[in-house]
Amino acid sequence: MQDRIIEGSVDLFDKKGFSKTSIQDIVDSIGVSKGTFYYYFNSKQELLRDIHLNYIQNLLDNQMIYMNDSTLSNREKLQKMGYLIISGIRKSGKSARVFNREVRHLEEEHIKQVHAIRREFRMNVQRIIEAGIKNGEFRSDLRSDIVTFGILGMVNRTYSWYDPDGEVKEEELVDIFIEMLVNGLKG
Amino acid sequence: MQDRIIEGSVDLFDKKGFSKTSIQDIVDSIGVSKGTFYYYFNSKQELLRDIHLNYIQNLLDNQMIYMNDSTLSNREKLQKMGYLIISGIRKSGKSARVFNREVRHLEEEHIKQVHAIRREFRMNVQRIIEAGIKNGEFRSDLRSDIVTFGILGMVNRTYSWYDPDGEVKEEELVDIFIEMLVNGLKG
Amino acid sequence: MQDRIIEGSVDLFDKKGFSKTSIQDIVDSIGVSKGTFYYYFNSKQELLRDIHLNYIQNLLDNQMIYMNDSTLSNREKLQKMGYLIISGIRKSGKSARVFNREVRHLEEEHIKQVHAIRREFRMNVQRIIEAGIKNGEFRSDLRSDIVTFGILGMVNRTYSWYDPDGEVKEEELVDIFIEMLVNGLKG
Amino acid sequence: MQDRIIEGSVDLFDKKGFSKTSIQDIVDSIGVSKGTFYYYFNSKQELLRDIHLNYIQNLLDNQMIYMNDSTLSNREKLQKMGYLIISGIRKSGKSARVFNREVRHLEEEHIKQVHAIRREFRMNVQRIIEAGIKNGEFRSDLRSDIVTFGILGMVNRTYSWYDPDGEVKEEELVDIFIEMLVNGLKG
DNA sequence: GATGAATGAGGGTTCATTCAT
DNA sequence: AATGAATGAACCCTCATTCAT
Repeated sequence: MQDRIIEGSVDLFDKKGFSKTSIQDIVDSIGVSKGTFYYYFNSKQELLRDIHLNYIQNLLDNQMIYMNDSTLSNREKLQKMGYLIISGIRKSGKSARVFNREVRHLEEEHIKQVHAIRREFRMNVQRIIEAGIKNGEFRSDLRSDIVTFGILGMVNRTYSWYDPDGEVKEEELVDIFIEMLVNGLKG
Repeated sequence: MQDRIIEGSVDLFDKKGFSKTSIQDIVDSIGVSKGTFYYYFNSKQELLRDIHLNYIQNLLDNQMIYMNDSTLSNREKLQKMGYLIISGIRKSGKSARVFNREVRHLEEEHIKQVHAIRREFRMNVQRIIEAGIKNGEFRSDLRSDIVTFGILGMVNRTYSWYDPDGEVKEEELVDIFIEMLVNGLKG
Repeated sequence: MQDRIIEGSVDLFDKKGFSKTSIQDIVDSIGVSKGTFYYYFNSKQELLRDIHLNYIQNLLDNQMIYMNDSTLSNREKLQKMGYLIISGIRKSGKSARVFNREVRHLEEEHIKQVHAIRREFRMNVQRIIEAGIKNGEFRSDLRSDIVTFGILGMVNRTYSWYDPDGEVKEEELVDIFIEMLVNGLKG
Repeated sequence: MQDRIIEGSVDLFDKKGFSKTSIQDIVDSIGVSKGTFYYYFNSKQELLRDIHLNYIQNLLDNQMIYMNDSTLSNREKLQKMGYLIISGIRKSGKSARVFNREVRHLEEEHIKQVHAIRREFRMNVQRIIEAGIKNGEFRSDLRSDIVTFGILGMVNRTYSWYDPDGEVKEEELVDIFIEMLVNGLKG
């Protein structure tokens, strides 16, 4: 039941936004009563927090798989990382959009929790950049923190415009990004 | 008075979000009555729309200045464009954040209006990329639309993390981004 | 100006009702400012009262012309009275409808004032009935007060359905009513 | 609860009018909270509509009982019809007054609905008149539609002045009206 | 586990009215 | 004589939450 509620609410949060979605909307969409909702969640806030933690924990878990794979070059790790996020749009685009849009509606404390995990994810990417600099794959004259922010910005924004069923496939999209990032645009 | 209301509300929308900011909050913050608000704006929606149109029109106007400057290379144009957005954070970071976060709260019709202008801005950047490809500044084997989305994602996301009073200055930030984009990360 | 305001407001009260017509609506409709309204009327209430008193006084004045005409039979007086009201629909149907519908929105005190004049009008009709009974024109076995209420109900209700530009002319309408009232429906 | 709300609001609408009665007034009068009101009605409008439809449907149902009674003469049917309305004042005078006064506050669509049923009621009365003309009970030289409007005006207006606990009983009132209508006033 | 009636605080909005100019 | 900015009370309505069953 918890899962049905989460599923239904992610749908609605994606479509109408957190604050415009009422508990009534949610329970109607899955055919249960308001009482049921409050049997499984203490508040609307808590539901949102659960959605966020679910999502980000999953992302972090997947990240770990590649982080520790020593057969991959750092460029390849970046590529995997990008693919991880972008391919996620198809499976969990709604969650991802909700995650990216509705953080602000979390309570102070939960925001911190989510930010900490986000930071962790980002620091892992930054570690890849720094490893690449160390082993000569990447140039050393650009600040690794800024570079990381740049890369993640580029990749994360895809949620707001990318259609996984459009003419550009996920692999191609990631390839273009990584190629541009590593070898540059210059002719 | 219109301006005082806009100013005060941008502050609050930035701090607490559109839906959590009440008209009462807004008028309290500038010391007038609720009636006054409705003397100048027909609805909360209309206020949000005005904020959006103000902001984006200004951005588009500034973009035009560089677009038509034939003394600039395309790399330089990209650089100007990035600086335009990022330096805007200091002056109008609040508006910018509100703009980027609260679009969803606009009514259908206004969303379309804003999207149209946004698209215009993006297409101008794409035109720079394409001009660069044509004159040999940029490589021709990467889709210009995707490249454009990537660059804008990278630059626009700065609103959510960049502190213009931190240790990295606006110029430096843009330099890193453009250098990475044009010459690539590879060592 | 007073008259322009009254005219415009009668229009609107007729169309939308008293409580759904705002002062703003009124002043907009005649192209002046709100301040002007309050220069000429102390309140919305006062405006309504003026409309009512204007209307009813006029009716009462016209009634007097026939009341004191000794060349008319009592049936003829009833006929004149009916024609007075019904022909008024064309000239001042709006006022009449406003008068009949919006009395309840007057303040206690003004309601009494209007009721007094209304009663006066009704008593005059009753006097005609009684005079007719006395001189044998009318039968004496029906309570004159009830008969009066009946006649006035019949005539006054025309405001809610009668179209003076329809196929039945005012004269014909009054003729049917009076003929039915005096000689009855029986075959 | 629905019924308690309707009862309480009919009381208030009768006393103060629809637009001067707030939801707060209604819920205060029956000792529940505002939320409760909106649990049972979607809007103030909807409440008014329900009151109207309840009332008029009931009237129409009762009318049908007499319409199809072939043992009654047409004069007797008219009498029954009048008694139906006038005796209703005691039981449901408030509803009746609300019904007669507040139609204008219904939304376009509901007004049409109510008008249709009203028309149905009126047409039934007209059918009685026409049947009476056909079988010789009533004279044939007066338009049956106008006659019907006249009779209904006479009877319906009683709501605004008739006190069922006054010196004239319902039966007597109806007798006077019908006698006057059928045999006329003439001496 | 699940229901749904009931709550009450708060939100956006309207509007008659005032008053300095 | 006329303006229009400013007020503040009141209004309709929404909604997260509680609780007896």
